[in-house]
Amino acid sequence: MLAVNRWSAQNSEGYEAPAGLAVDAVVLGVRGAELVALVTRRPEGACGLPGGFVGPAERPEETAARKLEEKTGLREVYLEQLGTFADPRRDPRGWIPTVAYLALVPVGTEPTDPEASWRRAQDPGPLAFDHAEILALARDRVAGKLWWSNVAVGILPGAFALSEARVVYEAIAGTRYDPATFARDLRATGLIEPTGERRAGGTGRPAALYRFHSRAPAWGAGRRKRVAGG
Amino acid sequence: MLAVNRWSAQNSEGYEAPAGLAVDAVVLGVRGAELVALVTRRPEGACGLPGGFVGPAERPEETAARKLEEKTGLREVYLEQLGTFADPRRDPRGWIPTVAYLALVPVGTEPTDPEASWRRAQDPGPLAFDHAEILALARDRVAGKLWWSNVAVGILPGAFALSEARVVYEAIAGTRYDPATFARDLRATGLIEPTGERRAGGTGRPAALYRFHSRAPAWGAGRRKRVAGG
DNA sequence: CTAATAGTGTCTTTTAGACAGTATGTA
DNA sequence: TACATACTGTCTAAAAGACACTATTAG
Repeated sequence: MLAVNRWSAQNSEGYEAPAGLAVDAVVLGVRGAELVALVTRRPEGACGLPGGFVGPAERPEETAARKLEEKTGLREVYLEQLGTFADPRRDPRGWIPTVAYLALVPVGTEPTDPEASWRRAQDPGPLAFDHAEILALARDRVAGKLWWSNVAVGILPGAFALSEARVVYEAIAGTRYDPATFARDLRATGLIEPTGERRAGGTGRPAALYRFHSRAPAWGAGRRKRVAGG
Repeated sequence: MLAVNRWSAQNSEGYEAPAGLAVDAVVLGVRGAELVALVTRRPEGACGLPGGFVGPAERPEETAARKLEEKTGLREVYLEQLGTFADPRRDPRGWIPTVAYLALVPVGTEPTDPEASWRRAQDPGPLAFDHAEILALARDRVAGKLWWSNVAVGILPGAFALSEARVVYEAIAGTRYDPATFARDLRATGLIEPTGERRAGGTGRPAALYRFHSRAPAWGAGRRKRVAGG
């Protein structure tokens, strides 16, 4: 490890302050039948999560959305805070807390930035800093709420066949579902509704198309244990 | 609202930096049959969550633990990060992101700081800044993992009767459980084990005592949907 | 004995997993 | 026609809610 000149900062009251506030985003998508994460080559040469510094008048989710548009060209992606990593020793440049975000992008998204590429979310290879830990947190988070919320909205297009949804759910959960049971259970969440249309082309019987009732974050019907009001 | 001199900070690269990094803790306990949160009187006079500034060589969870010891005298409390609130306008003093924590303290804990007191976690009255929002997040978080993890470790003593556990679970979930079903389901999580002892004193048949198999954070048996490796 | 709390057993409903069999398209 | 994918129906097992009944203490 090289010796580094650490950045520092002082506030107007005379106390030491963080040298900056960063964001990092775990951008997840599905390619084929696999959950993939976006990684980008960093100035030092190592690979890491896309991220950057938060401006003084910016909310960190705005920073995350801005960086995401630079890497993928997408606006309006699903974005959710994962947590903050603020060990003063996590970044050799100085005291730089980072707010980590989970972002979900639609099937078929390709990076616009040539330095960015997809990696398998399991087994992404070596990543800079604590980024492997952040990625693991993102995987757990999205799998954990998969059947309880409409998170999959972030990855599925506006109208989708149940078989397409199944591929996405299988990739996120890392398992296989029986098609019939999957359809029954996804409908039972109350989160989706039929569009009335059918998918054209392809072999076999055309599939009925569905959409999420709401594209805004929402919770499904399932509750394992009774809770007040629920 | 008074005009305030906003604090500012600049880093050694010449860019504006956060004026400080704060932590706030939602300290939850159970008093009687009710979930309660610790609030403290702030310098301005309003009530808010206990919190403070993170030092330059400190991890924010250390700051949270330090503040908690000041308010309650407790070390070794359950502590979990909730998330970060970093809107640059959230604090009138300046650009001060805050990392929010959830802390759980044992039944019977009383504040040692005379400025601190318990409030009902539902309906805590007016709170400073965005603290009501942070408290709501904490309630959802602890209720959400109640039956999936051993979070209740943070509130229950080392050895407890199932009826004591039930009161705590009911307070957190905000509902009532059938005693028999509760006992069956809590045992089924695989998280607790009998100590072999029975509770002395009190009226009625003495209750067998249980402990959590591990006091470290752990997940229970329940999984609504099959997931790889699970 | 009664009152009070602890604990057991069992019935019913709901949910999830598995899978046989039918429907509807293309080549 | 064969073949591929979409969809329906049903059986089984596990989990959750409800509740009757038994057990053990204090007075």
